[in-house]
Amino acid sequence: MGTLRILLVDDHPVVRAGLRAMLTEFEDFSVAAEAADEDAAVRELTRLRALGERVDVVLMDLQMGAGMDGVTATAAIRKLDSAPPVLILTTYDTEADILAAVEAGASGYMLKDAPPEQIRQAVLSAAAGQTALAPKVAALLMSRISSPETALTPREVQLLELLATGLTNRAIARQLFISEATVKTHLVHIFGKLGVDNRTSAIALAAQRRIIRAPGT
Amino acid sequence: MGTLRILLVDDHPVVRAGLRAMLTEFEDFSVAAEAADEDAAVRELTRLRALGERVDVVLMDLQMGAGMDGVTATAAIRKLDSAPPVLILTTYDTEADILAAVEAGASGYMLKDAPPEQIRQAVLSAAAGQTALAPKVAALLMSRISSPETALTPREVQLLELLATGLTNRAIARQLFISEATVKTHLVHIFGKLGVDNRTSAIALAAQRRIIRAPGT
DNA sequence: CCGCAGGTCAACCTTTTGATTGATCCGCCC
DNA sequence: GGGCGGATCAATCAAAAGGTTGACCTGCGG
Repeated sequence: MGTLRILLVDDHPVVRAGLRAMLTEFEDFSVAAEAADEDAAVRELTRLRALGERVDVVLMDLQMGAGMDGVTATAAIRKLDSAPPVLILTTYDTEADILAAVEAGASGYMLKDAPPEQIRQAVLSAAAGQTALAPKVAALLMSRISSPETALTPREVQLLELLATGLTNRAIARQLFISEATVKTHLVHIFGKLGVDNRTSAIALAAQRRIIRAPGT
Repeated sequence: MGTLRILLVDDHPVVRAGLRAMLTEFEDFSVAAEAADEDAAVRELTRLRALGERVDVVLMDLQMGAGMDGVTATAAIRKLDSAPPVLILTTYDTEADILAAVEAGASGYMLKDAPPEQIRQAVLSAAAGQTALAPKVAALLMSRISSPETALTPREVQLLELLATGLTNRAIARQLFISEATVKTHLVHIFGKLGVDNRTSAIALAAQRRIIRAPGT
C-alpha cells in the first residue's frame, strides 16, 4: 500500500506549511489536501472521494478564525459517510475545548508544542482507528470524569447568552417576557452549576467552556 | 550582499517549520537560526554575532508557552547592542497585545492568518527599518487615535482585563495592591469612557472593540 | 396517576456594585 | 514653578445583584 494520506485543516497558511513540512519528512506520510475552513474541508473530502482518492486522517486545528471553529468542523466531517478519523491539533488545552472536540467526534487531541515524533505517533494511532491523547490532555480528562453534573438547560444557556451581552437582570426579564424574580432564579441555578458566584465569572467560564460564544466574537 | 537573514522565535516546532518553509520559498530569505524561548533567542543572537553572522530580522511569536511571552522576549532582544528589528507574528489582534508589543520595541505586527506575500512584505519592511502593520491592526490603531477622548489608560485596561476574568472589586484591589475605593474610581472612569454603566457591558464592549481579549480566548 | 424536572413567580435579606464628591500625591511639560 | 493628567484613597448613598425559602404550573415518562 501507499503512504498514509492526510488532510490538513487550519486557517493559518503558516501552520499548514509547517505541518506539511513536518509530516512529509516522514516518508510514510503524504498530504492529500489542505483546507482553511470547514466548508473547504468538507469540499476537499468529497472531491477526493469522487476521484477515488483515500484520506486516512484529518489533521484539524481547533481554533480557527472568525466565524469558524474546529469543533463544528469536526462534527461536520464526522457526519460524512465513512469519514476519516479527525485528529485535533491545538494550542489550547482547556478542559472545555477538549470535551467539545471529543463530543464532536475527534479521535485524538494533540498540542501544537508537541515534538514532531509525538505528533507522528498520534497520526499513526488515529489512522489505525485508535485514540491518541497528549499526556497533558489525558491527565486532564482523567480528573474530569469524576466531576459533578454541570449540564445547563437550554433556557439557562439562553440566559447566559443575554448575560454576556451586558444586560441587567431587569433587561433580561423584559427581553424574555418573564419576571426579574425568574431571572434571578435562573442565575442562581447557573452559578451553582458552574461553580461561580457572580455574573462576570459565569460569563468568563461559560466562554471558556464554549457554552456560549465569547463576547465580541 | 547575500540573503536576508532571519531569526525565528516561536515555541511551537510546527510553526517554526511552517515559517521556515514559507520564508525559504522566497529566494532572498534565509533562516539564520531558530529559538523556542526568550533565553534561546538572546543566546542565538549573541552566538551568531560572535561568529560574525548577521541577523537582519527577528520573527517573534507573541504568545509563547508557560513562563514565557513574546513581549518580554522582544524587550530583552531590543536591549542588546545594535539589535535587529523585531517583527511580531501572532494570532491575537487585541489592542492590549499590540500596544504592549510596540512599547516593548517591536517594529511590526502581523497576524498569522496573513497570506505569505503579506508576511514577506512585512519582513522586508522591518529589515529596512520601517514599521509594518497588518491592515487589520493598522485600522485598529487608526480608529484609536482618532477618538482620544475614549482612550483608556494602561492602568484602566489592566483593570478591565481583571474584570473580564470575573473578579470582584475586592479581588481586583488585592491583586493590584490598591484599595477597593481606587478600583471603583477606575471603573467609573472606564464606564464613562466606554459609555456603559455596568461591568458586564464594559467587558462585552471592550472585547468587541478588541481592547481586551474576549474571555476564554 | 403520580413523580419529577424545568420553568415560572414572590418576599425577604445581605452583599456588591455604581455614582458622587472631594482630596492627596507624583511626574511631566511648558 | 504652576498646571495637568494619572493614580491613589475615603465617605456616603442608591441601585443592582446575589442567596434563601417556598410555591405553582406544565409536560413527560414510569
